Amino acid sequence: MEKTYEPHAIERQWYQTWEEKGYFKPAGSGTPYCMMIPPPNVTGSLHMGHGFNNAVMDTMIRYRRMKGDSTLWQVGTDHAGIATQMVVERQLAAQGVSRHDLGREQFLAKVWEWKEQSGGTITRQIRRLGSSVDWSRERFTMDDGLSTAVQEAFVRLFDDGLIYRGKRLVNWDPKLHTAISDLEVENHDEKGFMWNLRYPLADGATTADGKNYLVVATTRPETMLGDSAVAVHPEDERYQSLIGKFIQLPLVNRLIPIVADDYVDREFGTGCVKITPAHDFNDYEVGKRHNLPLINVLDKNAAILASAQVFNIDGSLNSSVNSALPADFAGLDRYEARKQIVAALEAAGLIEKIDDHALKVPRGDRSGVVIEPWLTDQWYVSTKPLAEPAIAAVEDGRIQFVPKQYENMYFSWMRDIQDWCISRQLWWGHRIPAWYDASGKVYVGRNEAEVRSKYAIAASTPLTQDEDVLDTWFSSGLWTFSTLGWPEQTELLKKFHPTDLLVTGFDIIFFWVARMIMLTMHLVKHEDGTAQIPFKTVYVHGLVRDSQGQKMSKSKGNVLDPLDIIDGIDLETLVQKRTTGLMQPKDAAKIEKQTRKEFPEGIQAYGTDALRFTFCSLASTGRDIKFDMGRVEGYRNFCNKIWNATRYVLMHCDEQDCGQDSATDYELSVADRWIISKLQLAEKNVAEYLDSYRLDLAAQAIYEFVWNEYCDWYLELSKPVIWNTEATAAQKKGTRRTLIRVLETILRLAHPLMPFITEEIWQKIKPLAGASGETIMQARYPEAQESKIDQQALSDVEWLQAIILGVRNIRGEMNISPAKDLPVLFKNGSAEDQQRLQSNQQFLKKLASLESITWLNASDAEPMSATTLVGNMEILVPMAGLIDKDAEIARLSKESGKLEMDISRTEAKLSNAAFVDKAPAEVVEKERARVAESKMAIEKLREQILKISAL
RNA sequence: GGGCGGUUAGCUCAGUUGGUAGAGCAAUGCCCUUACAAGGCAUGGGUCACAAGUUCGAGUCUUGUACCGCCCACCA
Repeated sequence: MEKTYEPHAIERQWYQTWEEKGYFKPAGSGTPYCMMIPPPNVTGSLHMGHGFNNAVMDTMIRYRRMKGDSTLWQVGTDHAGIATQMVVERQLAAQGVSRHDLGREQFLAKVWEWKEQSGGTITRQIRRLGSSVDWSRERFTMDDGLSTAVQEAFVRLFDDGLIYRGKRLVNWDPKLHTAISDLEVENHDEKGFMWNLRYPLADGATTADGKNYLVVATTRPETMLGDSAVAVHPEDERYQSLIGKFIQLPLVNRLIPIVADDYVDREFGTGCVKITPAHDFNDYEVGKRHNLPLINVLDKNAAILASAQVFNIDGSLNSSVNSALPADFAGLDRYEARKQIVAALEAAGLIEKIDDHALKVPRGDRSGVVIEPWLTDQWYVSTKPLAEPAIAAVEDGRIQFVPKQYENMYFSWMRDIQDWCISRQLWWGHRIPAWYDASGKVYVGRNEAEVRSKYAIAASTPLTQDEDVLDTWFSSGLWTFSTLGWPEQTELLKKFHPTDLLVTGFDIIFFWVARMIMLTMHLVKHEDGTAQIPFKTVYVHGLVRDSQGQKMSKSKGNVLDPLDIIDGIDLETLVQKRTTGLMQPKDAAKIEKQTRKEFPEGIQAYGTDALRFTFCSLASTGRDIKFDMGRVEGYRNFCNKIWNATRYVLMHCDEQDCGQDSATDYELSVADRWIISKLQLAEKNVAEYLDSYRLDLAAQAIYEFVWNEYCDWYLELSKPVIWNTEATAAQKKGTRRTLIRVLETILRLAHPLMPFITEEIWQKIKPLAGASGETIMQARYPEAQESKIDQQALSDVEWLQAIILGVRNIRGEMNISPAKDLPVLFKNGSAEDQQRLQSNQQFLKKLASLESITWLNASDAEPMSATTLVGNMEILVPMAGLIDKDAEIARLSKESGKLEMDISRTEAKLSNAAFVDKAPAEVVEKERARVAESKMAIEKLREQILKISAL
């Protein structure tokens, strides 16, 4: 084996082998266990979030697979409607072409082309992460099977009255020209203004204080063109007499009523609110209550129309309202219109004042432009009836969130859920299976032929299919069962659905998790007709942030590519990568500077295993994680440690008899029995942590066992046996057997977290360890056996460690070269100490670098020594005039100082009658024993201090 | 406005049913000792954000405060 662990040399071929041999496919007759990958955007590329998500999922699926479950990790990609369409449109725009220039069919061909071209990137990257997904079952949300499922779901929901079409106010994205759902709107604080406008009263009416106008406040003055009322609070005394009277709407010169509605907050502003039902969600509600017309003054670009489109509340056209708009503003963009309308009002003396005002501005999460509430015809899912069972499933624990606190988030959203707008005015996506006749009547069916037969429509009657496509999340919502063949009752569906575990970020709980639960429970039933849930457990993880805690984003230039951590990247390439394709090219200089500062040497190649282990170790309770390159380096070193431990083990075991399974001709040392005992404890802990989704603790337990117990202690303790010319063949065989078998178990224990290095080494050592099988992936996961825990060995080695630590401490503090073997004396030990000393000489000598061990009787004279205590036994390191008096006194004083502190604290406790009375007897007893022990020790230290001082 | 989470060693984080605070990294000292310098051995470092309460005993339970972060919400 190479002297140093080289991830590249070992990661390349294993994945290919695993995939080719079909190890990722469900196998065996074990308990079915299924996970669904959150389908990444087909044209996307891997980011740290994927890396984290995949590390967690692959660890869980490999664990279950090794436990003997029949596992399926379903893989696939998402067509990501808006995102993908935007990318292709941007490419076309660079050539000066719009999608409308191409037409629907040609444009879609372009998108498919782009998908074919870039679609392999993310899947190749997922392979590099080592994810053991079943590629033979890879699906795409737009492939035939899934498209069928989408149609089927739509039709069934429609037939069940859970999908409807209606003219309503929606979140309209004026850049993308599509409706979007509430969730796709981000509300952030921005600075703006509050315009206070004077609205003249009609018919000579006046306010209580004699004014002939009302003052209304607005952050969006341009919408005044669509006002259809002014509202006041019904109990507001100031305006009682005006309710039912009219306003002469400025610029438009339309009469609008003054209505009373308790939506109005009397305390805010003047207590008068302009009502624009066609351009504000609240006003829409007020408008419904007062049967106000909806006056739509904007077109799909959010520019002012030449004449308003006036609708009744049900969306039907209303001709009783004057639809003329002031010609001056026709065609103006909403912000330009705002300026000009304000100017016009100003000129007319109708601006009372303009205040600075902070407000929430709704922006599209994709386009970034301000969303316009706009009146259009859209398709909706009626969510309330779907939410009810979906809430119940989490309440009664059929579905569990890990960590549990996310259930609150889920509940609060689900209990106040709004209908889901699922139609998008895009081309890339699942076309809505609805057809219209010439009169606009809508028919829903799986295809045109079905629609014709279902609704008895003659072949001669022309039907046109709805132009719109479905929200991407509608198809993602079917993911757990559409991928398994639904609506067919496939064997796979029966076997693996409901799935077991979903691993996902908290940011898509609403977008995806909640909708999957709702759609699945309505569409998929058990044989007895009860609803199926999509999954039993939802493991929710946080965002991966940079080392400063900042969200990673291209524009901040702090993005890390998981593959760059795996393969390494030099500084220049990294800088280039981070500074090209920026939205704001001026940020480049700053990003470059910051990158050069953080990665002066670029990034080393740490390998997949180190990266995965890092993700696992950071995967604590659902919080965001700050990604720290230092951790990766530490775990790369951990890989190296395993690598070198293997070299040591092979050095002594290769081509040697390491004891076959059936062999009995070997003898286990106390160290062998100790490490085997410790291994059982580690196995127990790791399994518990994996079962409770605490991958951080599992990673820590593995690290701790491998490095601190196996390498630091056991490998050292094996040397006195292996190297001892006097040791018997049985003893050597026992130690060889233990070395190799514990190592082999470590590999299986760690394999789910670090698949490559464990497979590589396992293949090398399996024959020696008595293991068989083609791959570690199919080896059994270690299970702790209580019977192998040897309490005597545990306490014996603990005792050994205490002595070795004591001597090393003296060596360190007294500045004695580690190369110098020391003669050591023992005194005041018990019979057990003496017996232990007798049988463990070889360990002590080797690990503490001792020249000799001498047992002193109480009466024996002792040479001047540095001393330390193990229990009551004194360990003396003779200093033969070399002793640094002050240093030794200082060392001993420090020791006794610690003890004194401890004694005074414990005694204080024991002198408290309440403690002695009320605390459990065993706790009190423990404290008493502690005091007694400390007192003995302190006494000895004092004697020693006196002795040294007297020199 | 409502809800959730966080505050523990210089940094990043653990801390299981309340019983004298742990890890990794960083720091310091000594070592290229025949698995590993991507290493070994040793050492230092914390009034667990603050306050009150419950308790014999609180990092851990209760209440409140401060600061940080996130989610949701209709104040024009």
